[in-house]
Amino acid sequence: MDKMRKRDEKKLIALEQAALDLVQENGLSQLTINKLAKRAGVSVATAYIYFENKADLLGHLYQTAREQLIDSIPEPNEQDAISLQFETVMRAYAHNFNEAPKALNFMAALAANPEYLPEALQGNTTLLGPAMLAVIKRGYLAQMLLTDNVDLIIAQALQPLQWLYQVRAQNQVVVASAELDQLIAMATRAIFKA
Amino acid sequence: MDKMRKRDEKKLIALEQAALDLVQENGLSQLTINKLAKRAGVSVATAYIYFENKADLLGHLYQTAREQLIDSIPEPNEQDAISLQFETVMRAYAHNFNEAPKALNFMAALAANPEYLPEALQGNTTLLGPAMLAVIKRGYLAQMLLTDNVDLIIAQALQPLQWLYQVRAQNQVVVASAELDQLIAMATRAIFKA
Amino acid sequence: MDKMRKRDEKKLIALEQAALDLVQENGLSQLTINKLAKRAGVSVATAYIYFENKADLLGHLYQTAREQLIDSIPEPNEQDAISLQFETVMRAYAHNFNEAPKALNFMAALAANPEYLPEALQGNTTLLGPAMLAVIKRGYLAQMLLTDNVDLIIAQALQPLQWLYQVRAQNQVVVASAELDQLIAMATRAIFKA
Amino acid sequence: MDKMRKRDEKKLIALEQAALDLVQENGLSQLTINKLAKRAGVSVATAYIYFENKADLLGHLYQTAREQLIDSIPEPNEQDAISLQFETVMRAYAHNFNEAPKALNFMAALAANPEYLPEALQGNTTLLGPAMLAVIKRGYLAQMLLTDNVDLIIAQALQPLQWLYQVRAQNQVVVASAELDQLIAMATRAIFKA
DNA sequence: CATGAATGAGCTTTCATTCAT
DNA sequence: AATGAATGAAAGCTCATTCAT
Repeated sequence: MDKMRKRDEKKLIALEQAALDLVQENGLSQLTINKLAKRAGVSVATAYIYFENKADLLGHLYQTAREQLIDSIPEPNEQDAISLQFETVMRAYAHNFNEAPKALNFMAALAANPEYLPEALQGNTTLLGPAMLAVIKRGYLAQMLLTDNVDLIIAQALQPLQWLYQVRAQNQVVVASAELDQLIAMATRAIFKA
Repeated sequence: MDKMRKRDEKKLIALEQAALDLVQENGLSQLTINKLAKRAGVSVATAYIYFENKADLLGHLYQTAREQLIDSIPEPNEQDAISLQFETVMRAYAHNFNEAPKALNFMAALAANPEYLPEALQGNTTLLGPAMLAVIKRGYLAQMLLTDNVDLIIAQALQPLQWLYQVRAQNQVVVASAELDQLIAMATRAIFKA
Repeated sequence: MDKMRKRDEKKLIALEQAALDLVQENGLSQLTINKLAKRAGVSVATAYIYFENKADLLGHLYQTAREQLIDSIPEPNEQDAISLQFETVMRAYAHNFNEAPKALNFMAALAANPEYLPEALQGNTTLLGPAMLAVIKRGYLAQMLLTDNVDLIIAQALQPLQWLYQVRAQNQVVVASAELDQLIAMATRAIFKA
Repeated sequence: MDKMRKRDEKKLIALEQAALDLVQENGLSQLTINKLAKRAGVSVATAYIYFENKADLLGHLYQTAREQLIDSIPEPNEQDAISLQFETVMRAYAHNFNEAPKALNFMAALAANPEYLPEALQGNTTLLGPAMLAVIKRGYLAQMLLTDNVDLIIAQALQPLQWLYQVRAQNQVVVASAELDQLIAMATRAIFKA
């Protein structure tokens, strides 16, 4: 039993890694099950043991990437000042985006082409995760936010961050530490009251 | 000669419209030359008279969309205050995004999947156009900007705007006038010195 | 225009002939689009210009076979005695079955596996055609039939005929003229009053 | 040993039942080893312990169905009148067809697609079993039959019976007792001298 | 210039069968 | 004996592109 499970894990991880690599290299539209299987070192039919179809496969990988990048971020310490909490979460996003640029690219590609995903997931493409949501709620309750419109907060905080990291990864340029500082400062000015 | 040109124009416009419609309806990945030609009411072979291949076709349509949405924006009046100029250009972007949501969607889809475009265009997917570039230059010279890092300015001004309009178009919800006001206010706080 | 239509016809006929041959040789379950196209000398994709999918293709060929074997039979002369009319139609069936054994085999194979056919056709697998139907009606009105149950008449007249011709074709044995005479005599005894 | 045999029997019966069900539900062409094993609650590999390959498996199930429907019929009492013996056997067929419509359907499907069966069985698809064969022999010796051509007798007696029961099972309509009486009467008229 | 027909290459998916345990 | 995982081969189907007219 254990051995079987181990094999599962290996194949799954191989498929996952191959998918991230291929999308990074050639774009989502070039990701086919054949290429994926070949790259992962498994047979095409094997992929269909683990996943129902291509959409299901992409959906799972998408969820994994999303979890790694977003859902894994812990809620910040409630004792800290709200703006510090915001900064902490922003830095956590940035850290994740920086560590896993392929996952970031993969997630972004699927968010821009939701028709690849199973219908159940097509509406679930926001960058907002539980940690940032908590911060926003706290900021709202403390009346420190300029707006209660969550879309606008995402637009001025998470979207810029994601866009910057993705553009830079595409061009293989790093985001300098000072740039991140500045982006967070700008986002903070944008969404918090003076 | 005139007749021919007119025919050209008609077919081109038909192809363009069909492409925008189909991408809106089914996503970029579902856009095939056969479907495109059928929808446009021309033969597949005709498309290959006007364009070398699919990438070339998409490239041209992409340029057209980009022009309509971005390059058409006039440079603002140099006499106005810089922040007013910024607001003016932001409102022009917003106006265009609002008027041509399909073009916006088309442009964004291609920006997220540059592998569809001819190589020559693959680096040219920024939202920055001449009008906004002029404003940034002026603001920089007047030392009114918090940063001289253009990427950060795009990240905090144009990206949020585009994202908001695109998300709303996808969900068929309009961007309220007050929302636009607020987004511009937030972007202004983000990039201009206090 | 004419030339195009001619090409159509040629390809269609080639596909049709190839389908009959392949089913005859290897059975319906071995009939694949690839083999069919190869045998017909066209590309796979070409088959999909003429037909929507495999079921549609089989449906059309099935209809063609059915027409050739059944629907083409003329209604017999109303002046003749009913039993003579019956014999005439039975002989017409027999003649067709004899002339087009591949079509007979093809039709029978599909009737036994209606899941291959488009849903619209799945209920339409009877041997009864307009000619025999007319005879049955006339016999009924003249009160010469032992039963008004059409199923029973088919069971005792057309099914035996078809079965005999098909079994013989499979074993490459001809139906002797005397056998046909006898079968018709037996069927006549079965369905007509003494 | 006994345990094993019992397990064998259980698995075999499960496979058999699953095959009948699946063919009934989706047609023979949709019957795959994977689906069969899943439905029977055994592993695919297990099926290959009991049977050499798919044809062998189908062959065995076919034989079982055939036995249940045909070979199990006892020879009728030689003291009875021949036509009564004939009727008795016909009623036995009818009874079996009625009791086991799935087996009937399964047998008919394979008879129409012998390419699924092992070559050794491909010629063995007649409805004629020992009981009816005995009756025919006796009728022949007693010179009561219109013909000594066995094919014609099958064509006018067993084929109609099978066809009627199968069509009715497909349409989920029962064969009324009066219908059966009439069919036997017609078949009797067809094959016996007046 | 314009076209519908045609196609090689490649797609997603499934199959009968075997392997490792 | 029994199994779930694995797979090469092949299925149905579609695509970007070209050809004949």
